[in-house]
Amino acid sequence: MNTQSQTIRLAVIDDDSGFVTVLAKRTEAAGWQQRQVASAIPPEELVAMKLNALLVDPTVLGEDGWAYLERVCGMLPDLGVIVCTGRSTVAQRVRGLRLGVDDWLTKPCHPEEAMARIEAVSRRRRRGRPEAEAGPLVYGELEIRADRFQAYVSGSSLDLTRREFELLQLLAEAKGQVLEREAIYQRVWGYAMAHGDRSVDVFIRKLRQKLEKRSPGWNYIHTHFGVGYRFDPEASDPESAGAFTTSLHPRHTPVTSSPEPAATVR
Amino acid sequence: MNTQSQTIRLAVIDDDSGFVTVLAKRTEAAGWQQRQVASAIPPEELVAMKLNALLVDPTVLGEDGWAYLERVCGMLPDLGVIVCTGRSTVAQRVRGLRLGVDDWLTKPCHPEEAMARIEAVSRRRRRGRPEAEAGPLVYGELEIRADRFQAYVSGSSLDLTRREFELLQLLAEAKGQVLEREAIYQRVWGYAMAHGDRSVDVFIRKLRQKLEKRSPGWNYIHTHFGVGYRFDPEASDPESAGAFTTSLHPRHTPVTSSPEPAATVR
DNA sequence: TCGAGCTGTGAAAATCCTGTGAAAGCAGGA
DNA sequence: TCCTGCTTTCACAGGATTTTCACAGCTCGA
Repeated sequence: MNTQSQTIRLAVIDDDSGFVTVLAKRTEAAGWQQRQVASAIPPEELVAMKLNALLVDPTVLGEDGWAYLERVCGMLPDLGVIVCTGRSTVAQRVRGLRLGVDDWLTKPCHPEEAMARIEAVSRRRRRGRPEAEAGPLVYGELEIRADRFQAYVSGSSLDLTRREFELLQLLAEAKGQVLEREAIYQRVWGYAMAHGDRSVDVFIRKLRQKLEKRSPGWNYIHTHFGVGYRFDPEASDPESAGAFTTSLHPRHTPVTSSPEPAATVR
Repeated sequence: MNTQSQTIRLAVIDDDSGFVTVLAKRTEAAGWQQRQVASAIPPEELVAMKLNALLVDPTVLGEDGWAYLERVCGMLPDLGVIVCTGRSTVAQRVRGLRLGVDDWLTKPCHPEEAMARIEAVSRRRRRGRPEAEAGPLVYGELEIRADRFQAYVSGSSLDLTRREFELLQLLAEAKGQVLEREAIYQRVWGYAMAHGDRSVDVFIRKLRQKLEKRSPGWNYIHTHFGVGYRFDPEASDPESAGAFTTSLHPRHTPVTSSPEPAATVR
């Protein structure tokens, strides 16, 4: 639902280093991914970047600026293209917009406004094509399909409910990171966790049960005592792994400070 | 690039009669349908107009301008909203754009540029809509004919009403994907679904009834509890019991036309 | 080793969601 | 104007899901 706050992948084609730097600072603060690219980068490379938006000053494009813009807009209909340049005539702006450019702003231009316009354009683009979701994510034997709100192991569904799925998806997207309960609750339930609420634990159990049932021999969700949970697929094969992935830790050297601070990983 | 030239339905909320008149002349020449509306028109009426774009000068909205814009943008996510007004601060523009406004231009403004920007904003929805669809779409025993706004099973019509047809078509085009109610409503009804609205469910039932009547032995629409619906034709015959379509549900009484309450697939 | 504090678990209770039938509201045609 | 077919709204029942609870098992620092 939240059309905003999504992280935006932006490429900038501009040689106005002052503007670019200021903008980069702000976009970074906002959690966007910004990349500065040279002038004549072929559209194919833009495709590979999986961008949401492209900010371009056509003066650095030289003679073939119009042709380049047209090619980019034609090849990447899902890309938001924003021109940001100095003085221009109405005719130029109209030509650009008719070519496929989504917005045209004039320098000097406040970086905050540039960002707001980039957001607006990306928002619109996204709405136009709600499908085209990313492909299924695969972790170990597990396959998470966002387009079906479901996870599968070798083709068979885990029968996750909506909450279970969202929790799993959240954990998996943060693969390797420990997520605190409060953070998990906040993002899956959408509001702050009440003190003493055990919902997260309960759903973790349900997930583990369903994962174990369909994918035994793998550990996906690890508990970090006093902290939260971490998703990381591990084959927990008794024979192949031998000693140290088994649940009962043989020893954890309580004498010296163990390298792992307070993380009894299960 | 001729995605344009499509006629655009535009509403204008502005009392600058000079600008409005000039714009009207040009849009008419371009074959658009333009309508001048009074200030405080409720969003519901905008819905009924089936607009592509709305051009508004917030100074005629008075105090509640921001709230009005927010409401309109929230209710009609597919509507292109362009603000066109006199002097404004960066902060105002940013606020508007973040609220959901798609473009913000400053008067005095050349009508040609205004039109180009309106086109740019409306461009989104008409991509990949080659009305002359390739041929009828066939799913299982079902045949969907976009050219007739109707679906058939072995030649006989399902007698779908317009809404029923649009719903079925939407689901079928997204075959395999789960669509959330809000998304369905948004795309079939054209505006945001009110909280608690059950229209989608009711129409799903009607579709299921008509599908069952003409094509018994097939399940087309699957419910995803807490999420929405998914279209996927499945022969629901006892023998064809595929491995992964029917999860672990024992498939109660496959005898005859057991009024099977629409298999709740998660 | 002990105990306070956390986490895992099973099940009951509370809540939410969907299917459904029917009535009410609407729009267009006779 | 009335009729007719379509759409929206309503209320209820039966399930499915989520939340809550009490207790058992673990972890970690003292």
